[in-house]
Amino acid sequence: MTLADVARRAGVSQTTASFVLSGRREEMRISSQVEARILRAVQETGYRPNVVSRSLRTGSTHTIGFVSDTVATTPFAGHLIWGALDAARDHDRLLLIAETEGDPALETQLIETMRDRQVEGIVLASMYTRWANVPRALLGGPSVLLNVLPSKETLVASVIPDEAEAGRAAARLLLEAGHREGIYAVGVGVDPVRTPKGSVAASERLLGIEDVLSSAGTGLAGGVFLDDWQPLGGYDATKQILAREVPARALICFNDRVSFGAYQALEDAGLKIAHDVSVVSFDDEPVASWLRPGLTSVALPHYELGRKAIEVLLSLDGASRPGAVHRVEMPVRVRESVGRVELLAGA
Amino acid sequence: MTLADVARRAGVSQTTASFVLSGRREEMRISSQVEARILRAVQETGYRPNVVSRSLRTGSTHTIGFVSDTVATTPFAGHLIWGALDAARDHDRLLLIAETEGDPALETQLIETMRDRQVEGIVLASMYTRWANVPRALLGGPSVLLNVLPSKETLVASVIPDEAEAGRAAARLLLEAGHREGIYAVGVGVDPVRTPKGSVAASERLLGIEDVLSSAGTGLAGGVFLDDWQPLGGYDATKQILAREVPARALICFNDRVSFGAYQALEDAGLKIAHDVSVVSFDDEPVASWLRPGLTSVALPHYELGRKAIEVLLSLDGASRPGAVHRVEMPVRVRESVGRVELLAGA
DNA sequence: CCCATGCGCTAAATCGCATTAGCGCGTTGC
DNA sequence: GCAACGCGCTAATGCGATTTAGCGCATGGG
Repeated sequence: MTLADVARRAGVSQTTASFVLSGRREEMRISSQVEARILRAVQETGYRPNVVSRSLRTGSTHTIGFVSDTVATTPFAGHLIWGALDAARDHDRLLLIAETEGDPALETQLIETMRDRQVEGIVLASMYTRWANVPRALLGGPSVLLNVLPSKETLVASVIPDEAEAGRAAARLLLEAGHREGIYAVGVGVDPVRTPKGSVAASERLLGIEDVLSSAGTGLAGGVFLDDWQPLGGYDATKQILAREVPARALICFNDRVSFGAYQALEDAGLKIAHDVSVVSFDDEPVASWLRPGLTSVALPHYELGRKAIEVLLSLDGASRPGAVHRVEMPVRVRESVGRVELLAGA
Repeated sequence: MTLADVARRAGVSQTTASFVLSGRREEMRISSQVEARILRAVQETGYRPNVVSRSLRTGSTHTIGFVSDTVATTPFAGHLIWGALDAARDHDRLLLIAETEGDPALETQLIETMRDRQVEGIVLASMYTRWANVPRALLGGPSVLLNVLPSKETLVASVIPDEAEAGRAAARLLLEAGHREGIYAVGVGVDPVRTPKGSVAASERLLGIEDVLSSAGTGLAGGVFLDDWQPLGGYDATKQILAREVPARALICFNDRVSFGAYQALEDAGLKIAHDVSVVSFDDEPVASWLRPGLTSVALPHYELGRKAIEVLLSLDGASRPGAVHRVEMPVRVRESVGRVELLAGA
């Protein structure tokens, strides 16, 4: 069933049918009788337009390429896709998705494949925030980096979570609860600073934390570097911290998995979370709400990041300055893992 | 840059250029000199074929539609997409993805939109296994159901996890450890049977469990129905079970979140997991490996399910019987939450 | 010497739609 | 009464590739 079939059945030219179906009837002064005939023909034939053909003619596919390193590793990174999907639908676009598995050659190939398919633009996404060079292939057309911070100056815009502000928020939570001493970082080293390689989250969060703490005339009592932020590491690190000279009164765990391990270590040590030691965390994975007491965590705004990337991409023709870095706010999810110091045991 | 440009530059016809670039040189007896000229022209111009145009002509887009209810809720359901993406790439296809958010009208609309884009086929996926009617729109072309079991007879093939066998596996784990009495289900009611509405997992797992237990001359001591399988529910349910007459020696938790709550309840009661009470679970979410002792869980094979769906879709022209239900094995991940009965306290 | 054959390549049609240019007819103006 | 104009619609072209049909030339056979 093609437009020609419909036109023939309605006894009009293809042109007329096209005008009617694309809503240009009035503009083209097609009579309502003719319109009715065409619409009836559409009904009867069950005609559906061939979008491939339309795309070839108009030069617009209404499709956006979404190339990510991996959808698999971080569970709720799927929300990145979710947000992108939603924003795309709001603008009547569909997403063509592919995964590079971290392979640069594959990345280039996939970007080119997508351009060959005449996508309107490409979102190059990482599932965790990291620094990276902008692949040359990306420069061949409109594109946006998602969760990727370009290592060098570039014209490609990027969308990332506001990690520094998140760090400040976490530190403020502790200050407001009266914490001043015995605040430890779990996941990054302090003095000398040591953060997992390539992790924007680690260094920016730490910067934000120290910014706020030093403004309040205090600072971190210490920290334990972890290469990989998993529960076991959090457990071991917390054990270490509990053996330090300055007694731990608050832990800033650099993600929820680390917090999970920290909870186990604190429980093993017979310490009551929030009562003896406060814990703040980052990411707000589901497990944060499962723990008892509920873990206060600064959330990664995956959904919003995904949305934003699409919106920046689609408005590249003006609003957004080329090369702009858009930072998306990380909301604080307050639960019960931070206790007020005056109420703390031994205060 | 079009094929015409390349041809002009090489001093040949578009036809010849097309033959060379599509690897039909020998067949069409194009001389190697001409081939060289064309290849050089391609190099010099940086020509890339316009896939939209090619699709219009050949009628094949090399694109598969992936329509899911939601990528968001279950974290590792992203692995469904991962598997599908991988399988698609193996067959040189790209995936067009969209999400219905459970809205049937949107579902129909998205399926039609994808057909309009001439996708080769559509995978209709649910992020958790459920029964559903096959939407009429899906019948308009090749399609496969993923994680969806058709309520009525249909010609559409489906791919789902083998939940009944998973239930059998879970029960066997307990039997092999010597468990016979005090085996409780956490998540579904027993006597009378009561399972969350629409959940294939619940009823098939239970069927498998009872099958194996009754073959061994025993059965479930009881069960607690939960509408939603979350940690809090698991916690409450386990408390209830611990108050029952027959002492609990083993819990079959219907997913890992429920297990998480069960762990908390068992710890609260001063019971040692594996030593006093064994726990087996389903899904194998990441948290299963974070818990201590590690939670033995029968895994949802998300990646494999995604792969299989694409493979079934692409071989619909023969291999797979129409309407076939493909059940994918759920692998057992043995950790430390099941203890041998002779070693159990009080045995 | 002429026809048949094969070689190496090209002209032109086609896919389904959007769009520009313009056609035929009736009405109006002077 | 004829030009000018507006109305309602259509013919024809192009998007960029693939593919069918066939062209002109050289060669070989009889």
